[in-house]
Amino acid sequence: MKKNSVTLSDIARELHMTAATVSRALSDHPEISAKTKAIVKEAAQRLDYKANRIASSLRSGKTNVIGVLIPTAENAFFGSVIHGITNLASKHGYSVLIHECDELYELEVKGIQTFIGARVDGIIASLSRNTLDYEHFLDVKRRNIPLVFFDRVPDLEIPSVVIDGFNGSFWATQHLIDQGYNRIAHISGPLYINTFNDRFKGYEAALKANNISIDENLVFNGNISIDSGMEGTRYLLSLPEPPDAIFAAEDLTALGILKQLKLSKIQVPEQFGIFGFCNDMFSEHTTPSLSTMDQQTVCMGQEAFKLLYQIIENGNEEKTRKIVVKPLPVIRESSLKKAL
Amino acid sequence: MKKNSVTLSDIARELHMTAATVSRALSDHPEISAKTKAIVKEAAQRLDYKANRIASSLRSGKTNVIGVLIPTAENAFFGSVIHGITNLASKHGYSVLIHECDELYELEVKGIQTFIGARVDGIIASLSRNTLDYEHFLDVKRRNIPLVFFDRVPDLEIPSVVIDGFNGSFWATQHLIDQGYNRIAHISGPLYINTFNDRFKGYEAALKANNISIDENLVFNGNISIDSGMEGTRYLLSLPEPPDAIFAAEDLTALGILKQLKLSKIQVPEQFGIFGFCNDMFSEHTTPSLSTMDQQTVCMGQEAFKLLYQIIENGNEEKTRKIVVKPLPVIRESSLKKAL
DNA sequence: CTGAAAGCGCTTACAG
DNA sequence: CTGAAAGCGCTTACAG
Repeated sequence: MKKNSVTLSDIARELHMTAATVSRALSDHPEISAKTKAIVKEAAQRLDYKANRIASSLRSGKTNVIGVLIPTAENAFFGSVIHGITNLASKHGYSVLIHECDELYELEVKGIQTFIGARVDGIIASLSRNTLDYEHFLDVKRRNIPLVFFDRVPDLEIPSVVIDGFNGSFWATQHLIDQGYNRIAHISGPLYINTFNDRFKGYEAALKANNISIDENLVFNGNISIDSGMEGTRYLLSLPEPPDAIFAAEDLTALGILKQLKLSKIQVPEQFGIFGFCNDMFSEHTTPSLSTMDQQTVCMGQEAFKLLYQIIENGNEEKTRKIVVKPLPVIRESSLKKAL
Repeated sequence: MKKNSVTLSDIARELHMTAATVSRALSDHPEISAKTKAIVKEAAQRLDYKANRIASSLRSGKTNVIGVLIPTAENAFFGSVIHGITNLASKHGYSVLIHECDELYELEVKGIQTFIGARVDGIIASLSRNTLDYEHFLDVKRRNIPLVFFDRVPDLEIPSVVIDGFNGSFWATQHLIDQGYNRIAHISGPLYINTFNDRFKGYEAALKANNISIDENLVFNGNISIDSGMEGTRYLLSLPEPPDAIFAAEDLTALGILKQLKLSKIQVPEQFGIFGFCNDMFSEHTTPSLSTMDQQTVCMGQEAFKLLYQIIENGNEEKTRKIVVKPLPVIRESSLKKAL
């Protein structure tokens, strides 16, 4: 195999000095003379030298790489979070190794092992849909690798960044009440996932705060899809006392609700209100457009990186820190029975 | 700094053998006895050993990491391509280092330098919007780092994976003609980007093939946005002889067209046809839904990885290979004047 | 079948 | 201000 990279020693040989000096000059070591630095830098440039970070990582014990574990990249949400992470990471001199789990527990474990093998300086992760065993993450902690969760977080003492689903859902439900809707239903996501559970709780709390008794029949357990929105709506409309508004756990569900209501010839928002959660790409463009809570995805990514960065730099002081990002109400047509 | 990883020598010491033997046993070297392998593997497991890939990369000259350079992650298209890439990469034992350029030339150059420093085994890249200088990519070639472009590719002799924009656009335009639309306009993207230029050419070719003379006034130069779709539509409607259908270079533009036509009280598809390109998330959910060409994004990612993999394994034989992925027509409501 | 030794390309404590 | 030397944790050609 032909050697195709210039090394420190190549430069040193060329300049009749040692690799140590070249290394110091290139990293602006204070004890190296300005003249030497200039000579070395000129030569490095001329020879097209690019430091081998593999070698420096091995020596220094620091890779300047973080691992980001996501359930799937085929989803604007995670793309947007990655955007938030990589941007900041890059500014702070970190590269991002990405691992997608396809929502599979097995691939999640594999990803963590890859990250450990790569000796990443830290990991940012969001749980796959069916992850119930956290042994792989405990392994990460045992190795003292800084770890931060975002969005879908386990019930462990590990720093994390989450959206305030409870208050966001409380707000959305209150908004539907304020708009004059009388019976407000909820189509949930899988309730064993913290994010969806929080939203369900926020919905319930808002009803309670308004002295509305909670009717279990008005809660349909969905699975984050247009279909479950449609199915849930059909179920809710079939009740003896059907609702006149639905707070959906996320926007695909909300879209399904809208589709079913159109099929059932029910006017939105005049006869029926819809409020979603996520602010997906399409929500703005449906007819009528969907009211929803924006998840501040880029912000979540940035906060996750900031938190990880602090832990990497300052050690373990932030062990149980939880950052809660406030969602932003985006009121569009689907919930506006009255004017604002 | 506390040492917190078990190494080969740790295992060797424990078992009274050498690191070389342990290394061979763990990698199933044929000359190692089954018994030794068993002992070593048991110890590795017990001590929770995870090979330091940084060290093995340095020694072997192979990192098993590929770099993926994308203009932005805040875009379902690139998320989906990443999905295609990472999935296959992971199956073949490669990790993915990702670098987002925010559509900025400077960050693109920085990303390439990072990849070179990280000694990635190969690079998959798509050009940022304003990249006109390719020196950083030529540098990659000079270092013999395998390189594959996808979607937005430069005019260089470098393997690439692209969508067949020409034939896709030809098909779409022909479809509008077949549906009985008489004057078909085009709102383009930036024409110096190959993908948008191809689509413009396909549109023209379809008109020619149908003996329709080309009217330059019917081509509006847009910039990939809802706004430019709306603006272009206003312009086209203001013509003495306005069109009755528009082929849009991509779906945001198509959405803008739809919005403007609604404002102008023009019925889609009865009075006016729209055909887009990309099959964005929202296109299915507008009213009426948008006909468009699906870009087969996951497929593109997979093909890009396959091509890169071949080059990594087999050397440079594929230097100028170009893979053309066929887009898939998705006919929805916005172009259906007649039935199908 | 296993060991001893060298080396990948850096960084850095120790000298001078 | 610069050099000589050791070592990060692996892999592998060479011996035996």
